[in-house]
Amino acid sequence: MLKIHNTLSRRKEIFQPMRPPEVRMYVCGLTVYDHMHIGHARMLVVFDMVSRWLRASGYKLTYVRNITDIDDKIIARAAESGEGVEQLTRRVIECVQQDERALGVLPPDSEPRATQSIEAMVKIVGELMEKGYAYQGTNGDVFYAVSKFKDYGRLSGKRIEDLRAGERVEVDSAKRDPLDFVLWKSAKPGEPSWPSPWGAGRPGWHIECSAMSTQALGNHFDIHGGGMDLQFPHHENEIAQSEAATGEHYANLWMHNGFVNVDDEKMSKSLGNFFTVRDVLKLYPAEVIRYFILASHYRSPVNYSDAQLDQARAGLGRLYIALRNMPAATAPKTSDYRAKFAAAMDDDFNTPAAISVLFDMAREVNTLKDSKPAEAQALAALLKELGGLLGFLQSDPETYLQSGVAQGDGLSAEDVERLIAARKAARAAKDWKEADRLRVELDAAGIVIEDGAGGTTWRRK
RNA sequence: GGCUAGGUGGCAGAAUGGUCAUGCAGCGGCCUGCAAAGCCGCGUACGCCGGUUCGAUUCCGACCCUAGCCUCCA
Repeated sequence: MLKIHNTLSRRKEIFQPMRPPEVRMYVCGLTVYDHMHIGHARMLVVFDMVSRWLRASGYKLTYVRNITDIDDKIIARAAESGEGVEQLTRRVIECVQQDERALGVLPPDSEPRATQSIEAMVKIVGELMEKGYAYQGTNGDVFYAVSKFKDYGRLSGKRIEDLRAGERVEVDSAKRDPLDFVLWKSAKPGEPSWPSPWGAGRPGWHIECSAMSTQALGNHFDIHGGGMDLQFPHHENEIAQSEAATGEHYANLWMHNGFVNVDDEKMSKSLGNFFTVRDVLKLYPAEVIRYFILASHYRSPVNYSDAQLDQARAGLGRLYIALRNMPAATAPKTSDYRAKFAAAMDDDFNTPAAISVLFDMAREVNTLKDSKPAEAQALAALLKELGGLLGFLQSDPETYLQSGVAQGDGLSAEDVERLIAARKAARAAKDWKEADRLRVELDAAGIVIEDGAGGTTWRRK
C-alpha cells in the first residue's frame, strides 16, 4: 500500500488515484536559460524515481513535465549574448536533455513547452477575467486578484494577512493589491510577444503551468510535483488560477522535493554556490550523482560536497563489486528482500531504506558466492533488478568499476593490463619487491589491484 | 516578524515507546606472499530542560539552534 506525503495536508496519505490504475502526474520542469545544476538534477532524479516506482507498482502513469522557454531571465540572457530567445532555448534544451540522459532520467510522456501552449494560457486568462478573478492594471498587464480566491495560501500554510504583514516594499503600483500577481505581461519593444484580447504580450510564469498541466491531464489530476521553493507562490498561484477558472479541484496530491545545499545554504545562482551537472560529470560518473541524490529521502535537505560524492562512489562501488563476475540468472519472484524493498518505497519513497536493502543483498551475494553459486546468482539478479527500479546498477560491473573518470595520470586500460602482466611475471618469479613496486605504481594512478582465484582484476578508485 | 521543515554516533542517513538500520571512514580477526576485495566482530548516537510512562531518541510542553519561503529560483 503506497503512502505519499501530501504537502496540502502535511502528512502521509494512502495514495488513491482518481481512476486506478491510471495516474496523472505533472511536475514543474526547468526554465531553460542555462545549464542545470545539481539542485535541478535532484528534482529530475526524484520524480524520475517516483515515476519508475509508480509504474513498477502497476499504475498506468502519464507523466508530464513542462519546459519553461519564455520568461524574464531567458529574455535577459538572450539579449546579453545577442543570440536570440529561440536559439538560446533550443541550445539549452539540448544540453539539459543530454544531462538527463546521463543521469538516467527517462523522458516524461509529454514535455510541453510554454511557447507552444500560449493559446491555452490566453483562454484561462480570459476565463479569469470573465469570472472577475482578473483585471487589467494601469500599465496594461493583466493581474490575478488574490483576495477573490478564498483558499489562497492553503498549500503553503500562509494567510493573506500574514503575507501583507511580511510584505516587502512594493514598487509596482499598476496592481490593486501588492499580493496580486501577473497573468499577462504586455509586450515591450524587442521582446517576443503573442496577440491577446488585452494586447500583444506574453504569459506570466504561473499561468504557464496551469495551462500546460490541464491541457495535458485535464482540470483535475492526481499528483503535482516540483521543488520546495515552488510551493509559494508558484504552486499557490497555480491552484488559485486553475480552480478559479475551472471550478474544479486542481491536483489531489502535492509533492515537493528538498534542496541541495552547499555549506547548509541553498544552492542557487544568486549565491554563486552552484555546481552544474556538466562540471560534476567531469569528476564523477553520472550514476554516482544519482546514487548521491537517492541516498537521502527526497524531502530532506542534502549537502553537496566532494566528500558526499566520494562516499556515494564508495557505496555504489560496493554494490557493483557484489555483481561482478555474476552470470545472468533469473531473479526470484518472491523474496524477503523484494518485500522489504517495496515496503520502503511504499513508505513515501524511502529510497535510503530501500538502498539499505540493496546492501543487505550484496552482503548475502558475497557470502553465498562460493558455497552456493546458483543462489548467489539469482540474488545478484534480484539486486540488479531492484537497483534498476532506482535507476542504477544497470551497467556491466567490470565496465563501471574500470571506467571512473579522469584520474591521476590517466592510465589506459591497455597500460593497466600491461602493468598487471608485468606484475604477474614478477609474482611467478616470486619477485615480491618488483610486484609490489608495480602495484604501488598502479595505485598512484588510481588503480586498485585485486588478486582473486580467477586471476587479477582491477578497478579505478 | 509570519509561515513551513529540521536538529541522530567521526561523516552520511533511516526506522522506532523497551531488541539490528544501512553506507563511508576507523580498529581487531579470517583470508592473502604482502595487499585489495569479501566475510566476522567492535565502537554503546539520538540539541537542551521539564512532563506522561514500569520504560522515551521515539509521545506532550517550553527553550536553544539551523534551513527554506514571504522577490526570480528545482
